Amino acid sequence: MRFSKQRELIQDIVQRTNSHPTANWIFNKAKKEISNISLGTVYRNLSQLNKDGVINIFYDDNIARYDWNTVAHDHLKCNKCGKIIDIKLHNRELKKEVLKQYKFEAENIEITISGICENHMNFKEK
Amino acid sequence: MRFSKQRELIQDIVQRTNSHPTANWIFNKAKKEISNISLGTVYRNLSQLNKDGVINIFYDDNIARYDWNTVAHDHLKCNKCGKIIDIKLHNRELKKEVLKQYKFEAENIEITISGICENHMNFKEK
DNA sequence: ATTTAAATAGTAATGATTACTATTATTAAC
DNA sequence: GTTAATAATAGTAATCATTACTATTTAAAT
Ligand SMILES: [Mn+2]
Ligand SMILES: [Mn+2]
Ligand SMILES: [Zn+2]
Ligand SMILES: [Zn+2]
Repeated sequence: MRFSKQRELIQDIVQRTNSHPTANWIFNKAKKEISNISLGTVYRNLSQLNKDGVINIFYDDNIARYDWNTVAHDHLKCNKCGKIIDIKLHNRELKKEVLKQYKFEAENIEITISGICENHMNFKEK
Repeated sequence: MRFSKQRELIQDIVQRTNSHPTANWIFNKAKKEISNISLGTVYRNLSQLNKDGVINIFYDDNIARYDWNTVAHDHLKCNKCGKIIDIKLHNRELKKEVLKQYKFEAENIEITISGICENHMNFKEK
């Protein structure tokens, strides 16, 4: 894989945010640096970076989101503001459990918890 | 909401399978009974049945799947044959944990574990 | 500097889902 | 049973995210 300034920029943009951005968000950011960058280029490089293990992809409802954090982790999704927060749950036991109970060889565990984040709590609850 | 034979059929189709079908799969099944049923009708009724709590929707990668099982549960997804299996994990503690650790009021927990189902294991592993 | 092919920009195509609209069918009132 | 009101439908068009295509550009090896 040879160098391209487009791919470098796209990787930078993903790695500089915690917002779990969509392809379109990344595209708009990228246009500020390379005004004629193509959306196809963004998608192609995001897939490529994912294949190379540089970034992660997951799906929020029916749209793809990109994550610089390649270490296994889980997500909290706020139903009010849409924010997606990284969390680490202790699910070391889960793989063993599903192997034992369901004879299923787990490779990837994806946990998304939706609800209401602390920004929307009133004083009483705080 | 008034009666329609289309909605009744759609609900029946979802409730008679464990396959977590897509809208298109349901549409094709429905056409065998009502040959001129419209795909829009299928989508509209699936949304409606979901709003009324009769069925559940979740997203497998970027496409919607419908589930007769409205009780909270989790899924195993086989990367070889695509089968999606219902499981029940004991995550009663999770809501408390995220409230305590992250001040996040959990409403819905979605766990999908991908890997290899028992159909693909060889004799040694069995 | 020349050559080779990977990567790109721009655009077209696809697939899932939603929106629109004239027509049909359910249901309640008479 | 007939009528009236309007929810639901079929058929079609539009939208949105993503992928495919292709002529041109560009990285980088010789
Ligand atoms: Mn994350
Ligand atoms: Mn299920
Ligand atoms: Zn929030
Ligand atoms: Zn399988």
